[in-house]
Amino acid sequence: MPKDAFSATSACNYATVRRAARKLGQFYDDIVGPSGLKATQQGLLYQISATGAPTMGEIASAMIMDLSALGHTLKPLIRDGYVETVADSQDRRIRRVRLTKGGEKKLAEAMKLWKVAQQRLEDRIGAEKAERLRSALDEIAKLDLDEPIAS
Amino acid sequence: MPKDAFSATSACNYATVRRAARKLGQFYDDIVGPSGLKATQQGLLYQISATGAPTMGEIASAMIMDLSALGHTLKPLIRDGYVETVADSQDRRIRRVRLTKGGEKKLAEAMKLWKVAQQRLEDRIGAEKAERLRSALDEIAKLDLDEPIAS
DNA sequence: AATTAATAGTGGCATATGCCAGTAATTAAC
DNA sequence: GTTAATTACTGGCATATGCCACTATTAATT
Repeated sequence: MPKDAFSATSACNYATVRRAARKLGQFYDDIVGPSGLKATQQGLLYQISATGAPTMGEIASAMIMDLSALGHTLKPLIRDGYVETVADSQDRRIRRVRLTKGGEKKLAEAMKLWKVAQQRLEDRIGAEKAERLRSALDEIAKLDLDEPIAS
Repeated sequence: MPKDAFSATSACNYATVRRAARKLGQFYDDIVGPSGLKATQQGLLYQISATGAPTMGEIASAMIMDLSALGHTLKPLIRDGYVETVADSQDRRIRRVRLTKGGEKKLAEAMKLWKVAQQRLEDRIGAEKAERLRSALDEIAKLDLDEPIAS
C-alpha cells in the first residue's frame, strides 16, 4: 500500500469538487476570517452589492442556490445588521435585498482580505490556470441538466 | 441589462467552486437519491469501503475534512446501521470505521446510480475534460497552503 | 368577480462542515 | 514512574445548504 493511500483522488466529479471546496474554504476563511465574516458571507455580500438591490430569487438563481437556503444564510447577516430586505412596492411578494451602511463597510473590509487570499492562491497555481479552472466550473454551473427524460 | 444579468461568473475561485458544487450536488443527488443516500453519503461510504477499515483521522485527512465534521457526518450513517466504529486494540484512542453488511449492500445500490450520474455528466462535458477538471481540483487539494509566514 | 394557478418567500427538519473546548489514551520528559 | 505533552476523538454551537409544506400575493381562468 502506497504511503499516501489516503490521499483520495476520487473519480467522482462531485466528490472532487467538494474536496477542493473544503480546501479553499480553509484557505479563504483563514485570511478573510479576521474581518469577522466567513468567506461564504463575504461572497454573498459581494453578490448582493454587485447586483444592486437584487431579489432573493435573483440571488439564489445567480448562485445556483436553493431559495430557502439563501434565506437561511441571510439570517445571520441580517441579525448582524449587514443586510436588510425591503418589500417591493410593485409586487409585495418580492423582497429586495441590500447592504446596510455597515454591510458596505464590512464588505469593503473583507474584500481587502479576499484580494490577499485570491492573489496568494493564484501566485501558487497561476492566474491563467485559475482562470481556466473557473471557466470549466462555470461551464458546469451553466449546464442544463434537467432530467433528459431519455424515454 | 442582459437577460442573464444574474448568471454570476465570479472571479472568486472559492465562490466558483462552491457554485459548481451546488450544481453537481443537485445533479448527483437527483440520481443517487432514490437509493436513500445523499450523494455526499455515497461518497463517504465509498471512501470508507475503498480504504479498508480506515481510522477517522485517515478518512478526514483523505477528504480534507475536519475530524469533528466527519464525526458529525458519520452519525446518520451509524444511526441507520450502514457504518460502525470499533476501537483499535493497539491504541484505544483510535476508532476504525467500516461498513456493515447493510452498508455494503446500500453502497452497492448507490454506486449503480452514481455510475449513471457520472456517465451522464461526462457524456455532457466530455470524459477528458472532466478528467482535466478533477486533475486541476486535485492539484489545489494537495497544495500546501500553510501560512507562508511571509515575515 | 370568484376561483384557480402560479410566484416569491418563510419555517421546520435534516445533513454538511468547521471551530473550540473538553475527554480519553498514549507517549515524551524529567 | 509520575507529570507534562501529544494524539484521536466527542460534543456543543454556528453557519451552509436543501427539501417540503405552508403563507402571502399576484396573475390567469371561467
